[in-house]
Amino acid sequence: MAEKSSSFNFKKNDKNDPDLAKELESFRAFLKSRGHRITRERESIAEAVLLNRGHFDVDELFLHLKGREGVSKASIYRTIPILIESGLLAAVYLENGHMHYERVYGREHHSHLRCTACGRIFEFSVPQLPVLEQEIAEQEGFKSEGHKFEIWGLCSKCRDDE
Amino acid sequence: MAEKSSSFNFKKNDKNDPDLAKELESFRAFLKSRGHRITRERESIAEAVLLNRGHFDVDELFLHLKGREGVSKASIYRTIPILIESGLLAAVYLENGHMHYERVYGREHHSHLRCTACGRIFEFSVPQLPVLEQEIAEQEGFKSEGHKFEIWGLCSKCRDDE
DNA sequence: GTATCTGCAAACCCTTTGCAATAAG
DNA sequence: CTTATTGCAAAGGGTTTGCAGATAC
Repeated sequence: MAEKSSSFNFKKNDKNDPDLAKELESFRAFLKSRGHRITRERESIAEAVLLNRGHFDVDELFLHLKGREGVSKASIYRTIPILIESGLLAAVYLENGHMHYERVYGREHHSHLRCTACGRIFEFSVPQLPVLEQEIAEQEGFKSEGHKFEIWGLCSKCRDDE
Repeated sequence: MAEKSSSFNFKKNDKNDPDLAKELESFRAFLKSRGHRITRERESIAEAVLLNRGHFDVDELFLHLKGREGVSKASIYRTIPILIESGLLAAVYLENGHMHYERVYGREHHSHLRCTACGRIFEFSVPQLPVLEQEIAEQEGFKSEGHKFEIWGLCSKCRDDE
């Protein structure tokens, strides 16, 4: 419940990152391919998402973009589904009553540990999970599209504070 | 988005189930232990939850209880956290924008397969998951309290309909 | 009798949407 | 020019809350 604006963590001055440029370019291509227009707002949002590390919600994104050339929440809400379709963003439902998102890095998959006391999120990955996903899906006749694994409990810090 | 009232599935005339009586009794004990009062509303809600199979949301619970001696949504919302604390109920966040719940049966753990086309939920269990949960938590210094594993994709039926 | 609990309705919060103005192609 | 997109503000939908009356103990 603590940090509101600080939870939007940027890579430091990485605006010239060649990777960023490439990803933005492919986002533009995606927009075109869907018949969507390339607007300043969509680019701002995509850039913010691409430069972000960690999880964030709409409010944090909104506050982050607030500067001189802000973007309305309506536009953020309207752009998020596009970003998700484009594969740049994923919704991660972190049980706090509303949606949280995170950037998708390539195909690498990770899961979350959530501290029930302080709310912080930690990440980990288990290589077996995608395999397990496939196995179970197959067993049940599913064509699987994804999975989510989350663990909650007390983080090492909050554990001590008790 | 189909069945609204039908998704609340009861065990057939199981109101005399000795297990039910026992569980209700332990819920009453729980209420007392917390200094809460035993009210008709709380008993109705607990009974409905105990007799239910599968997942449901507040609206379904509300509609189910609607009969002669209904319970207001406010009371349902106020009782749910108590039921969760008592260990009878668990929140299962099934990505439909709002909360869904299910009864907790003993300590047995199961996970969900969700069809992204028809929305139906299937269950499965993987004995290794609780072990994995412990291992990962330990690695990260967590004292784990629970986990959730969910897979989504196309169920066998929707797969054919494509 | 007193404090808790209930139902109602209003308040809240996140998200979506209608609409007129703006900007992309 | 034409049509998609934007921002605003209002509407939505689930959940929470203040309050007066009802009820458990």
